[in-house]
Amino acid sequence: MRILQSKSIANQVDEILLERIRDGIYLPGSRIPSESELSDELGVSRATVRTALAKLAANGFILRKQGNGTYVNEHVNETSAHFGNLWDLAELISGNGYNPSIRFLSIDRRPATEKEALVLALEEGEELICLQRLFYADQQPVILADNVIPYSLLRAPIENIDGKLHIREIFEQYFHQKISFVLTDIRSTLMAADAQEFLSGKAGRAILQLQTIFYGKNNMPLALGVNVFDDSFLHLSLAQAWS
Amino acid sequence: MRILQSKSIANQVDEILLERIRDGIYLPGSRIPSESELSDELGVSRATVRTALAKLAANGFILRKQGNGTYVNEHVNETSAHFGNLWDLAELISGNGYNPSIRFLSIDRRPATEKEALVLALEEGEELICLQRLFYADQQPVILADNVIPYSLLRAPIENIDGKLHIREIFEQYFHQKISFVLTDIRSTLMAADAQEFLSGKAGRAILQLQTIFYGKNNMPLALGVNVFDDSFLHLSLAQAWS
DNA sequence: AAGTGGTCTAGACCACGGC
DNA sequence: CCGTGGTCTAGACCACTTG
Repeated sequence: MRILQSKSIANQVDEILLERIRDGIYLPGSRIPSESELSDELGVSRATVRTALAKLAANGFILRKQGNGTYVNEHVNETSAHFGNLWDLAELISGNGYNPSIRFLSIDRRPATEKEALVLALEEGEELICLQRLFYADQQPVILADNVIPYSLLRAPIENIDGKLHIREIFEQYFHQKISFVLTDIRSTLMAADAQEFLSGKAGRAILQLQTIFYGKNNMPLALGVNVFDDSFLHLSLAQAWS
Repeated sequence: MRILQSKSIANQVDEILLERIRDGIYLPGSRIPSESELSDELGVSRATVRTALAKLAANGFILRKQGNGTYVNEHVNETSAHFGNLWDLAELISGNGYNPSIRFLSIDRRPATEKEALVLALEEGEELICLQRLFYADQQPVILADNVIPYSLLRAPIENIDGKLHIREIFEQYFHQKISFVLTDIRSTLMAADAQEFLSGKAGRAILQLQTIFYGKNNMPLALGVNVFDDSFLHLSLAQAWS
């Protein structure tokens, strides 16, 4: 086992175990080594192993049975999203078994609407940056992603922005802001004409919409995100351990 | 502080802190006592306090800042659902600010369709119990909840089933089964005629559908659940700490 | 009875933020 | 510099399942 100092030991254990599950070293439905065996093998304390196992269990990869053992969940491959990652669209796509890629559609500036100003704690009419991107699953366009960010937060020339980056990187590189938490509203809507332009599918069809508010340190709202996709193609499924 | 032996100390600490947030002892946006102070005050180890704080942070109630302190999330009241609880419809309703109640609509028996048999690992045509319930927010019907369970699992007279119980209790009391994990698919659909009969609203409107598969020990599928609701009335919003 | 996961403790050191 | 949260350890005891 190779210990890097960049990541926590618990996260490394987590990755090692996940790799073993993906590689079939630990087969679906089978029992994996006990906590003590793992802590011996990997040379870390049992508490550290437990931290990693807790994360795997929370995301449904493993099932823990007191007095019996820890088992690989047979239904790992039926989940597409994981807790703490609902906003990660690339992971949602790969969780559905496709290869994700991003196309940068456009970047614009316009005044905030009343509603946007309210949520972002701005004056109505303050300038916003509008970032529109399209996520692909293999070669198929599947998610239309819109983000609006107050122009006043920008810390770099607007032309520099690389629209293919993860939203986290965009905030760090061009806005010098760290996102501390997000609030996501899951909505059901009808496919609108503008979305239909990019996403193959009939207008009027029911689709999923993830409305996200990003907050920085000190609770300041940083940005809004609206992601729409056809859930008959891209499933949003979550595994949850029954506490 | 009153320590009961029925619940873990960490869970009790969790509840105490949550109560203080709800009661306004810890105000939104304000800093709460440090881990050491809490462990001193409550007479438990710092590790135990951390377990409780981690759960609160995962559900967005608090924000933790290294080198600074722990703060009550100002946006606590804007979330309606919590991780590990997506299936708890009563909590979803109360999270939206309403008083939840359940009306037992019907219980029936019918053969399984091909698709149901596949997911539940049954022979096609095996008998299912169909449980239909309606969840109210205050006096308004908001969620239509359908559950199907293999009849062969029933361990008590079908007439005894109390349709107002939590699905967890129903499984334990009448089927002698413990649910170990659930797989939830979040879908967008159009309001169908049968749902419209119970839920006020226009047919053809886009609504949310939670499709749940319940699994017991040893990975056996126990039941299917389909819950539909109008997300313009009942919001499904989740807070997530940005790890 | 033996082995598993579940809980808790006491103590240590580190990384970060503010003074 | 100090206090905060973040990480890790070693060891203990409990609750549960299985043989």
